[in-house]
Amino acid sequence: MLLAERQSLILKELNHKGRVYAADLAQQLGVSEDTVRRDLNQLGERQMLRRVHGGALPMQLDVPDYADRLEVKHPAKQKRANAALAFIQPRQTILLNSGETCLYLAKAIPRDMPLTVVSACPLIACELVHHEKVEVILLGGTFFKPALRCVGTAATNTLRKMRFDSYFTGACALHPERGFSAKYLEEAEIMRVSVEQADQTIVMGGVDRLGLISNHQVANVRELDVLITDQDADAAIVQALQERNLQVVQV
Amino acid sequence: MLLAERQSLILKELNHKGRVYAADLAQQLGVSEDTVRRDLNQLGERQMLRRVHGGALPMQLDVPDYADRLEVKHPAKQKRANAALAFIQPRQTILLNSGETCLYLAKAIPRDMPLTVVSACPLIACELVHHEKVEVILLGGTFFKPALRCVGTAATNTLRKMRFDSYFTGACALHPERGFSAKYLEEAEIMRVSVEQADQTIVMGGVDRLGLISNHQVANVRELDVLITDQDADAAIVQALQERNLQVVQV
DNA sequence: CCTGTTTATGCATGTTTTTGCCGATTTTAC
DNA sequence: GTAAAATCGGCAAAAACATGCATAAACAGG
Repeated sequence: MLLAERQSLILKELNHKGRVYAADLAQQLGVSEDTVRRDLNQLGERQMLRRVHGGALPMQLDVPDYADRLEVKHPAKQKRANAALAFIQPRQTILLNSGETCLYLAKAIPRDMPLTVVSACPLIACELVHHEKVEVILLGGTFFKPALRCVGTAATNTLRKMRFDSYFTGACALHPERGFSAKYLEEAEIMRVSVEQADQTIVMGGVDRLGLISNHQVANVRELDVLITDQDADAAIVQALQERNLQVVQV
Repeated sequence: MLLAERQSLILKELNHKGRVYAADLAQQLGVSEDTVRRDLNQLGERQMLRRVHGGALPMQLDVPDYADRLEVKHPAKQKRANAALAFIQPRQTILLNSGETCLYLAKAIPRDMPLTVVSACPLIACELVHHEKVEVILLGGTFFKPALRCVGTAATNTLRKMRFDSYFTGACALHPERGFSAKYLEEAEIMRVSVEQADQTIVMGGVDRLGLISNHQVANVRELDVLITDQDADAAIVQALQERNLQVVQV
């Protein structure tokens, strides 16, 4: 094994695991610990990694774990996100809306699942940094802070040029007759296009969002495909939605 | 588990929960309480947290100045970022590269300064969420994880349609004769356009980046305007850069 | 092809760092 | 005031480390 090749492997391992131990590397690479240490020191000098006692850590600044602090707060959202995972197949191209539930979904994606994820939410991009197999495409534009996402013609125009296997979104408001609606005009605009460009739309929303109507219409129920909601959702509403051809999953 | 890694986790936990107990941490991290105490004491000495009997609290609790709250993992980068602030005037439109120093700069922007910030780095967008007066425009495209930024034609095309008062960037490598260069091709591409579209380019880089040459040329020294570096930068290199019309600020 | 030089590697040496434990001391809570 | 918890200091074992040295391979240049 060549020196450069070995150092390359070390960096790869580091990138993959987020940390490497000198002793482990020595065994894995079939060289002495001294050699590994020399490699690590060299890579450290070249700013390719952060050398620490016992091994090395990545150079790159650690991405703050925005979703972690929410974890305990909303187990229900977590549950719905996990259920949504079932609608993702390897190698698909999916579109993720912004919002807490979508953030949970991004976080829940298995680290070894090859996937293309498109989103207008920078938080989701940050969350997917450590998913090696996930290619992330970020929709740019004006950063609309109330929804933590990009909006505007730049984003919608890019969207119109793409097709998605699935569009995942949280539910601002979902009403059997008045359909799916959102709070902000800017957001509704881009969500409308999102629904159009995706083969199927999967809405994740708690019982508190069902039967609601918000400011701006996004789509009617027949344009949606799946709703993931709680066990204790109002049976009448669920039935009304099912009659409009919406598959309802209760977790 | 590496020491640095463990301390990092402690800080993260502290950040999320707002307080940590030595006993809990010991159990959580699978080390003895003595080790945790040593970690806490070290982090305390490094001003990363406030050590108290039984555990630790975040630094900012009795530091009213909100700006002091950032983790100062790299005081030198922080210093350079603060110096760069002097080159920003209210109501300007500035372009921020990705990288840790730029992240510090974004954080250091006064909360009441009206500004338009453009960046291809989602982290920077996230950091600016709470800057009410700052309008953020995110450049979309393929998310290039090694540099934590978006790259590709989408981003460069958007860039070409804009003008900026200033472009701020960290220094991968700056050499008097060979100019400013970057590690990745994708990154160099977009940085080149960035320099072109901005009235002035301000480079922030430690002494360890001066005199280096990296893989992909971005600009020659005469295309740059300001370098912010350390006091102990190599005098010969500094002079060579100044002779090429680069204003050098040493902090 | 031969020879001197550089480079990469492993080993032996002694040193430093990290860590857990123990007993003594301080702080906290009741 | 007392008991429990937390802390401090020192100590020792294990791990990680730096250093010098020897060997072998790769290289350069006649």
